Amino acid sequence: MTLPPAHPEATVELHGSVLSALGTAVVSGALAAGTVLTLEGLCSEYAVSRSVAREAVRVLESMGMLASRRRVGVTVLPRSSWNVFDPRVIRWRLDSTDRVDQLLSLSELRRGVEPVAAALAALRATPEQCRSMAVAVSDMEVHGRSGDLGPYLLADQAFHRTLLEASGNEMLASLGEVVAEVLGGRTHHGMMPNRPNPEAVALHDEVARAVRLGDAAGAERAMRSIIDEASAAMSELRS
Amino acid sequence: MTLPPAHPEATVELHGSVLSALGTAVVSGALAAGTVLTLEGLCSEYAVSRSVAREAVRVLESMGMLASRRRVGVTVLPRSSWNVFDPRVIRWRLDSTDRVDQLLSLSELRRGVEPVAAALAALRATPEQCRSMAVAVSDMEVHGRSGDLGPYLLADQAFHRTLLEASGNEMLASLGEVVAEVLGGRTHHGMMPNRPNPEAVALHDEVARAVRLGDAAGAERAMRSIIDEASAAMSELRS
DNA sequence: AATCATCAATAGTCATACTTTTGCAAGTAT
DNA sequence: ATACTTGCAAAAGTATGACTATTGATGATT
Repeated sequence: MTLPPAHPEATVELHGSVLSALGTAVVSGALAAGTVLTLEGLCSEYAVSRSVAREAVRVLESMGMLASRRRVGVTVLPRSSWNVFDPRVIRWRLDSTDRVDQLLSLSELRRGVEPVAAALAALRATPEQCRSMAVAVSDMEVHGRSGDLGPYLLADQAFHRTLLEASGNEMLASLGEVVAEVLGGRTHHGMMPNRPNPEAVALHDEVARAVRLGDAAGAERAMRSIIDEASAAMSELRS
Repeated sequence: MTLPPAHPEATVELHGSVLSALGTAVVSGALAAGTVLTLEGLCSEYAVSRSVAREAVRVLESMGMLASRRRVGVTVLPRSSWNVFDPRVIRWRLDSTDRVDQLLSLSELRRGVEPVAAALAALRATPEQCRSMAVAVSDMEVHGRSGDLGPYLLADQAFHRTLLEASGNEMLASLGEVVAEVLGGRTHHGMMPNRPNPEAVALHDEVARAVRLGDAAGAERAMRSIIDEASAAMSELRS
């Protein structure tokens, strides 16, 4: 019975903890861009050996968050050079004071990505995927009516994840997790109406149907409406 | 006079060369998913010390290409777990037999991302950015008319990069490089007409104008036309 | 004032020893 | 025969120290 860890991040390895500590510090701004560290400093700060510190720095370097130069040390890089699509960077930003900015960026991205994914899904979705989406819509409807935001969220996430996967484009598919986090962030930070809009559910159903029927243009249009509805709902809540 | 290296990848550090060798091997399929390596094996294969091998493995692991487990070794992961937005992964794939697939994925992504970026740019572009785009359009027109594909490409890339940057969304902006590679790949692999379509240039101009005027919907529409024109031109060439 | 040589700080690399986890196999009991 | 321990050994993880190479800065020389 060997299950992989549920959260790959919940690592017990030293390396991983230094990595996330450092990464979090950079993302949060606790280590401002331009700050210069030394490997030795990191060793003593985190009480680890050079090997561990070096590996963490290497990984952060590969994410564009640090740069290591001889005779200088380890420099913290500005946000403009981060790999902003790296799932870890996204998670760290969502967990930091940067959360609102990150959610905004992601929402704008979604507006572009999801309609295209819907159109592609209409051409490529497997019967299995169509079924998953139908189930998700049904669940959204039931839990939306009863106002169970938790289960509603799960169904919503499943819907979008499946749709992105059904696009048959691995890059779009890989945004499934991220979109799920956006949806989660929205409900967990009071940016959702207490009772989901039935209109939204209907639109999800429309997307699912269009995908089933192979109607790319229709799927794309309906998905665009979903996102417009979502931003409208959010700005309405704010007022 | 200290210039940073032109290509950060043209690294002289041992670490980097092992990294790119291994990464290339995985992307190309020379190391199939499921293959199990050992650190010691890597050390002798690349004639480097464990530190260097470990750091390379760590980075690849952070890109979802390898997984390291005690008592097992280093396992090559399937494409589905790669960080497909990592610039290095994209470059490696573009340099491998995977090139066509990668270009296709990216084109589909563009279709989603660029129209949204255009709409946002209409709301946020600085005068400076508007000017850059105007210059790019002018250059495209001149070099398009004379059939100089090289300079035309450069102007085209500058246009799209500027537009994505002008979206004011760091995630969209970070796709600038990638889009530029798509454009480059298109001309470098004979997927461009010998003489760029004047229609295409006109559409770029339309985007630039709409952005200047703050016409988000117009910019989005025109940008969508650009991409449709491009795919139409490509499929026409193929026939 | 500009150029050059020297120095020292710091990351990069290597080798080695030790620790920890964990798959596997042999053995044992049910 | 099956299931359950037990122990072993393989492999990564960590720590340390020594040595190399690069490079910014300092100070001397022109």
